[in-house]
Amino acid sequence: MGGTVALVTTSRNHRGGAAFLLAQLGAHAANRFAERIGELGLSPSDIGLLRMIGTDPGLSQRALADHLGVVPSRVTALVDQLDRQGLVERRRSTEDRRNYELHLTEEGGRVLGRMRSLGAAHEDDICAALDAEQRARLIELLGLIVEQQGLTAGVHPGYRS
Amino acid sequence: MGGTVALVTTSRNHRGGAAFLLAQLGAHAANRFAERIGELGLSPSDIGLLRMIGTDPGLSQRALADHLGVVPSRVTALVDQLDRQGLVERRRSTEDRRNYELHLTEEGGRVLGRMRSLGAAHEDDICAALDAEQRARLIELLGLIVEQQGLTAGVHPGYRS
DNA sequence: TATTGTTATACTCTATAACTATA
DNA sequence: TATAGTTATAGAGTATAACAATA
Repeated sequence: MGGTVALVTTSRNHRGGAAFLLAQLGAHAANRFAERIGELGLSPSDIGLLRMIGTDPGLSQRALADHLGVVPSRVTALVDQLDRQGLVERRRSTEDRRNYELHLTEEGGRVLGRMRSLGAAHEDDICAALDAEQRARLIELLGLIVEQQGLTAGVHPGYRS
Repeated sequence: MGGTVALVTTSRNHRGGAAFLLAQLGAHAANRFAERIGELGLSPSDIGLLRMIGTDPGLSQRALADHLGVVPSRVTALVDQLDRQGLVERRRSTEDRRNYELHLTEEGGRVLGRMRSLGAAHEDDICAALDAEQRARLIELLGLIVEQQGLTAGVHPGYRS
């Protein structure tokens, strides 16, 4: 559980511009969600794996590494962990015995479901200040930026360059 | 320069809700800014220190640690670095010789100025998809969330819990 | 030879605790 | 005894490179 040195805005605005607010709120949202899923015994790194395996069962560790932009050795360690927790299962492929086919266990499926519930609660928590119209407007504006900045829809690079 | 495992949204929305978009864009904005200031020889951790010392010259390392929510030993290391770079100067306090008074050097002031210019360019980059009215609207909505979530104006906790 | 996955290693970041000096 | 700051140490997270099995 590390802390990180805080950043501070310029002196001109008392709250900073949009870029600063995005960084501040993005960190806050990510930290709060990490807390929530921590209660499920999961770390932020596990989220992407679990979701991708749930969405695309049978995919290989290599495919996972490529999709997530992570090095294969890292996937080994993360899958090891989820395997030990009984959430993910490695099945040696019969077609090409070099690679595994990754599947959620029953328990893994349940945990993924709980993770999604937590995600919905999290969304409500973060947006508590906004009414439905404001929420939609915010999502619209953020979507414009995501698109223009060329970010992959639905994937984010984590919190290091 | 690490990477971090990506997260992925739920399958319901192709882009995720506001909380996910905030985390995604926040990480993106922070990473892009880190790249920019990297060209100045600074790391993200240096930003807050430099800004605070520029805003409140003469403050102690202890005060800095408190404001930024960081442990004193960490401030020692960070100030060491900025000191070696010739950006910050430690002056032993004459009133209480246990503590230092931190000041920017001339070069430190220049670097802080350049950092602010980069911040403005960064703001324009991140908001390139939006016109002036949309930008204002976004800042307004984000401000509402910041306030309701009880975040300190102008400070963010970095990217670890 | 090329590819999947693993292991061994090293590096970065950060916190904790013990320590020095000043008060 | 209490406080400012430093040093030494340890742990988490992640990348790189060498390696084994399979193709």
